[in-house]
Amino acid sequence: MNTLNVNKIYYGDSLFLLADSNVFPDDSIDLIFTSPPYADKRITSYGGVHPNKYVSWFIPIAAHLKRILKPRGSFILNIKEHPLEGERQTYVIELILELKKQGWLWIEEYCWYKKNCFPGKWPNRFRDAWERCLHFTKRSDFSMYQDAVRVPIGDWSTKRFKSMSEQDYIRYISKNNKHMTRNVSNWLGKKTVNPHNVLVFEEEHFLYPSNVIESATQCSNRNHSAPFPLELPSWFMRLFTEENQVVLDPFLGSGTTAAAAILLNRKYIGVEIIPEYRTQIENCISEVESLKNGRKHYLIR
Amino acid sequence: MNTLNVNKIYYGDSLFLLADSNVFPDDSIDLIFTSPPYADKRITSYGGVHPNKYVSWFIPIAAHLKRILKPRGSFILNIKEHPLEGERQTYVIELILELKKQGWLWIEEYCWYKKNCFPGKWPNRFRDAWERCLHFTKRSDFSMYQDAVRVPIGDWSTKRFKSMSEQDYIRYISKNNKHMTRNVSNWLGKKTVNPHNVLVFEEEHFLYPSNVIESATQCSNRNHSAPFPLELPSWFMRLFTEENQVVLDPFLGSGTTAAAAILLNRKYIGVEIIPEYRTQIENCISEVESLKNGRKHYLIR
DNA sequence: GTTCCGCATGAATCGATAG
DNA sequence: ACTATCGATTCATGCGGAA
Repeated sequence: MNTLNVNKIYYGDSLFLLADSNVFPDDSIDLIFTSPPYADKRITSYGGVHPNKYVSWFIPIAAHLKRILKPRGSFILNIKEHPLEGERQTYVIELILELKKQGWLWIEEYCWYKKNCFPGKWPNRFRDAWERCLHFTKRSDFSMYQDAVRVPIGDWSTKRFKSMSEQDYIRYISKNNKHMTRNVSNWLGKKTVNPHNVLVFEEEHFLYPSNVIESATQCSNRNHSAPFPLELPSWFMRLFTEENQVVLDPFLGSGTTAAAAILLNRKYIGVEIIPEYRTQIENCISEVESLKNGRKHYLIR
Repeated sequence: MNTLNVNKIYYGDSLFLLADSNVFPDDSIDLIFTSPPYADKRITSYGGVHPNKYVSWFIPIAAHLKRILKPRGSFILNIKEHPLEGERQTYVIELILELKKQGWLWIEEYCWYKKNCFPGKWPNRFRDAWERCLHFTKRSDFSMYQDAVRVPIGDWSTKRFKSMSEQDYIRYISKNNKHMTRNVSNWLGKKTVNPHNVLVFEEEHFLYPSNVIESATQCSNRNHSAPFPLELPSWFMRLFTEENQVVLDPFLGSGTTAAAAILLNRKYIGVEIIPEYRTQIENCISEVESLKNGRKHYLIR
């Protein structure tokens, strides 16, 4: 029977693994979130793909993704083209056009604004502080759970104390920023507004208690070329899936997408081609799972 | 003689006006900053261009721009594609590819993060809170004056007001603007920050003293619909030009680019096709000029 | 002189309705 | 069927007036 095995990591090439309709049946995935390896002029031994071949490398994989994604599901592609010889490369915007030719709808381009981006100084450009989160779907009536990502009204930094009770304020100050044990439902119940398409994760401990965040960022930062914080996949999971639905990351890397799915009570499926990541992924998942099951924690939804 | 007339507005079609090499000599413009009319499904009578024809409409104009831009000059294109039938349109990314074919170098894509974007709620998308500022050049060794945008308000206060005491300055501002006292004291304590490629104009009164900015925003915001604030062209003018250099806006609109050039001691040239804007533009320019010439004021660079 | 509250409004988007 | 118009929805910000 074509049944989807969830909470499982496959080690191999997405191009071949996702082709197996016995393992990945049609219309079975609720959300695909991934941050694929960036194009790189250097040798392709470490998962890098040559810029000139990036589109032709990605499109056959995207065909599989389109097959296995549910009709109302979403595909989020987190990517940013690097500069090459002083210019921004064009493979990402070419990929958008090709994905549309493949039948995908290009719904939106979210901007992930990384306020504390990698430092650096060059004569012809500033630091790159944002990445694209491209949203593709199969149908225009895709599923979207907007209420799950509503944010407190107005400027968070200036107004949150106003909406907090006196007791919460005192408790917050006394904690000295290191432990946000205050229950998030305190401010969640206050007036909230819809977000917009620029994602800024001001507070590192926005969604999760500090112990979860610390071990998750630790396991996602080590030895990985393109780490992203837990908040990024979490935000899209809350927006495009409900609990117990299935999230796929065909380029899992160090396992951040799986960790986010666990913490949000979603099912995960990951594919990773580089075998050296295996230990990292397994450590990350077991650590997050034990944290989730063993200790008191606060989660939104 | 092929001499460039500066501080002049031309009323007509950029496609034809910019073709005249007697009026616009080769290699004569230091910076082109513009926010062209967005593609619109509606009738093209009011400056709108059909999405399907946007690229073919823009490219011939861009050829003129490439001719008249100085070799080390920059071309900043502020644009954002609207949704159409639930999808983001692709004419902007197609335009990037075509401009590269025309010989432009696509150096960077700056993200202008508009915190106060237009409200709204829809089942398939959130509010659009960012626009693209695409940076094109003719050569990879273009001019860039990074120090001009790296100098924050802290240096501003010490350099420009060393003869004035802090209290004198606060008193001066307070005399002209009853709401500004608190903000000014906040600026004086600010540290320097390194710029990156996401533009956020948090402080409305960052560049100009309160009297200038108030009238300028009046000119560009109150009476007409302001496509962008003064800060946006100002930022790129400081980054890519020096004083007395020439800035061209081939789609001037209500005149914001010209106003910014005046306030920053740059020369402006504007082209606007819609004659109804003439009065607005002339009022805006004369108002800003009289403010600059008639009163004591303080400007960065 | 300062803070707070109320109100107007702006490069918007979707879906329904009318022609 | 296709196009044009209209109503409902939504929020950060600046401004004026009042306490």
